[in-house]
Amino acid sequence: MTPVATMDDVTARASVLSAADQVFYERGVTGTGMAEIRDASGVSLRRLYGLYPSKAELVAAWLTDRHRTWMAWFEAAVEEQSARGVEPLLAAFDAIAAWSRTPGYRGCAFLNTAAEIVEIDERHRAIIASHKRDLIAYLAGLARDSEYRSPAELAEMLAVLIDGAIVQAAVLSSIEPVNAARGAASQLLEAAR
Amino acid sequence: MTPVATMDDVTARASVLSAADQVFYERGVTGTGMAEIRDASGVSLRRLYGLYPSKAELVAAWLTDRHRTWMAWFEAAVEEQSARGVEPLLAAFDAIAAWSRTPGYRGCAFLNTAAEIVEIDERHRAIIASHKRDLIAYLAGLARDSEYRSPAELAEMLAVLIDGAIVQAAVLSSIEPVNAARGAASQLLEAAR
DNA sequence: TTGACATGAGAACGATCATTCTCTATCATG
DNA sequence: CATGATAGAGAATGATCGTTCTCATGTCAA
Repeated sequence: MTPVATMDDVTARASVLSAADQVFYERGVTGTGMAEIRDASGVSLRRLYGLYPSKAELVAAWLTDRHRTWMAWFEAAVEEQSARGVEPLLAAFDAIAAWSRTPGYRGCAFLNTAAEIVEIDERHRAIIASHKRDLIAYLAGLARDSEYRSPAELAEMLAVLIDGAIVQAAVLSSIEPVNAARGAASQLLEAAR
Repeated sequence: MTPVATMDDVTARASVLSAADQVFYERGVTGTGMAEIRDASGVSLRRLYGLYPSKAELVAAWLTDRHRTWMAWFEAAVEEQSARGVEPLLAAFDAIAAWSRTPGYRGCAFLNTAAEIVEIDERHRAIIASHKRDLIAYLAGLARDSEYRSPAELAEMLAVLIDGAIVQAAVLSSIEPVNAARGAASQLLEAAR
């Protein structure tokens, strides 16, 4: 029943999502065809459509997956710096700074996708919005842990700074916006201590 | 030599740019075809390609034009509020707030275009980057006029807040990020006075 | 009027894309 | 071995898009 020489579905899905993450982020969702996903994943078009019945479904699966992996990376980066004594809410900006320096950096996959897809699956927009809300919630948790005043409002401000830094770093190909954001965050934290 | 019953080139170009501004912003650059520009402008495809030899040229002309009109709108909005006694650098956030409430708001056309166009005309990227730099320069001018400390650094911080507010307001369909950005800006201004 | 030319409407072309279909080879099981 | 289900490779389909071409129309200069 299950073929032996070929990947099982779980492996195939993982391979497709990993390929999608590279190619969707690098070239955009509308800029990459299903054939490129096939080439990058080694999963045939036929199987691809067996696993995900349409490109929109694949995009939704990718966004969901990327939300998980990005948040995990971000939280790990924050915790690593915190362990070295850096204020956690400032460590967030160090994580963004490091990310923005990586080759192939193209800003936030969620914001890029939102900008690209106009006649959107409502599902896509919902995933993107909840990604942003989850990020704000995580920051609010950090603010509460560090016992800042008005942690919810503080988290919203820092989230705006983070997204602004992410997009400006991409458009200007510069780290300056991240540095500026970190400086601003530092002042806001001091005032809220 | 020049036909009478049809628009002259100047009028045709203005009509095309106005149509492009509506449709490119609303549906994205890659999401709108030249036929839609023709329908919205009343300029035939043939003439369209006579005026702009390719879609990429038209996009570049649109970005250049939008830079002019957006900056003019922004500066006028800031000055109007300033005339009523609002701190100019805070009035900037009021302008963004009002904009984000308009129907059809889709965030920053330049950031959206940068996210969309991956294999970009270097020209497009240059126009987008210079738009952001001009915005920062304008803010720095305001900061200098109001005699804040470190006006250049302050302007960079405020620009990050503005872009963060613009994109989050679009993705979350909410004014909250703009309010948060304005609150953060207010604190930064107070500290730099 | 005549001829040269620019124009608009829209067909045509060549490319790309999402999606489906065909054909053939493979493999587990009877 | 025979059978039947499944998979991969890639062609086919139908749509859309940027760009060019055709052709009939209307305009200007002489």
